[in-house]
Amino acid sequence: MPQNNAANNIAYQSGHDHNHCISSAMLEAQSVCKGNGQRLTKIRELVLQLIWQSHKPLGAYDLLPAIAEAGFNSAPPTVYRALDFLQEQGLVHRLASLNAFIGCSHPGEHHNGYFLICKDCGITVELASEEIQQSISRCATRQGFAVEQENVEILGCCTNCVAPA
Amino acid sequence: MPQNNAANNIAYQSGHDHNHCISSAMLEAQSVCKGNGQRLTKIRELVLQLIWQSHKPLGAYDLLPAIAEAGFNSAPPTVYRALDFLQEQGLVHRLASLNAFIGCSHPGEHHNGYFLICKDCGITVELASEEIQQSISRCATRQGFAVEQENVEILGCCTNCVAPA
DNA sequence: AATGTGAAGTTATAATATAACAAATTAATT
DNA sequence: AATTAATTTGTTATATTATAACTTCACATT
Repeated sequence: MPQNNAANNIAYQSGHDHNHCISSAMLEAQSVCKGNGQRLTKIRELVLQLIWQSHKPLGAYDLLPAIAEAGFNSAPPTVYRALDFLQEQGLVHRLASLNAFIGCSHPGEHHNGYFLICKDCGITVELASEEIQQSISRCATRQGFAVEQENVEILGCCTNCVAPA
Repeated sequence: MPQNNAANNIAYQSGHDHNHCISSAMLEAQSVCKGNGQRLTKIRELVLQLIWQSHKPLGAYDLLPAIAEAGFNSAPPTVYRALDFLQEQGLVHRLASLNAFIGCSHPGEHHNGYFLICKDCGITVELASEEIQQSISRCATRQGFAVEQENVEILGCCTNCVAPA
């Protein structure tokens, strides 16, 4: 019986082992922070865990109740600070079209995240497509434009919601 | 002396004739609305004109003072209603990463807008790249994902700001 | 003119995000 | 260990963006 992991088993596939996603994300976070000489404090760790509850993007304010329950201050700056930190470390992405946040599926790697957001179930998958990257790069270069940050959020219907089992 | 027009002379080129942009955008708007059986009222027309002041995305609240000066009610719903209408008609795009709005460069055509946003001067160019469209489409299809709406906002540095004259 | 529909006016408030400063914790230095 | 410096968190207040809900108005058709 093959072991599931994030690389070979994306969010909306049936055998998806989400516990593995969470634990590997938390481990990676430790290592990324250590590598960057940054501290993954309790609050930051908690916020990352909350974000990784699912593959559905969550709003900052959605996290506040759980932060309060864990005994921390739950005013907005608490969560925004943690989210800002996690974004700087490349552990979390913000989806501008949703005002929401999602765990990064391949932190550490230098990459652009392209997102497929299912409008029905909310599950969002991050791609790291060379093909998209290159087509954007070519179009930009043609205009003399130097790309610094790519924001690609594709809304639609995931395979499960297109053709429910 | 060749005549400038929106098609052959994009926003950050030196000979850019912006008056032409504005007048052609307003004419197109009339025709699009007529075609859709919709009314381009005074406020809607004004908001579209304000949006077309420049090729820099503007926030909804940036428009309110001018709306007030023109003698209209300038509470937020006024501008949001007009912007919603203009988006529905395909005359204006919202840039989620900026919470801002920009005139559509090729209304009428059925297209996806991909945006190059200069972080220095703010000038934003809309592309309708087949190449980007196809690479997104291929990646999505590979995941069984049915694309409905594409949100591609590329932040960087335009040709003028990369190498100022 | 009466009626119905869509648009605009108006008030209030929701949702998202940040500023600014104080207190506490951690790390580095003595 | 005590002192200092730096970072993190707590706290209050407020900015920014956007929408809900209801009223009034304009105008299009009957």
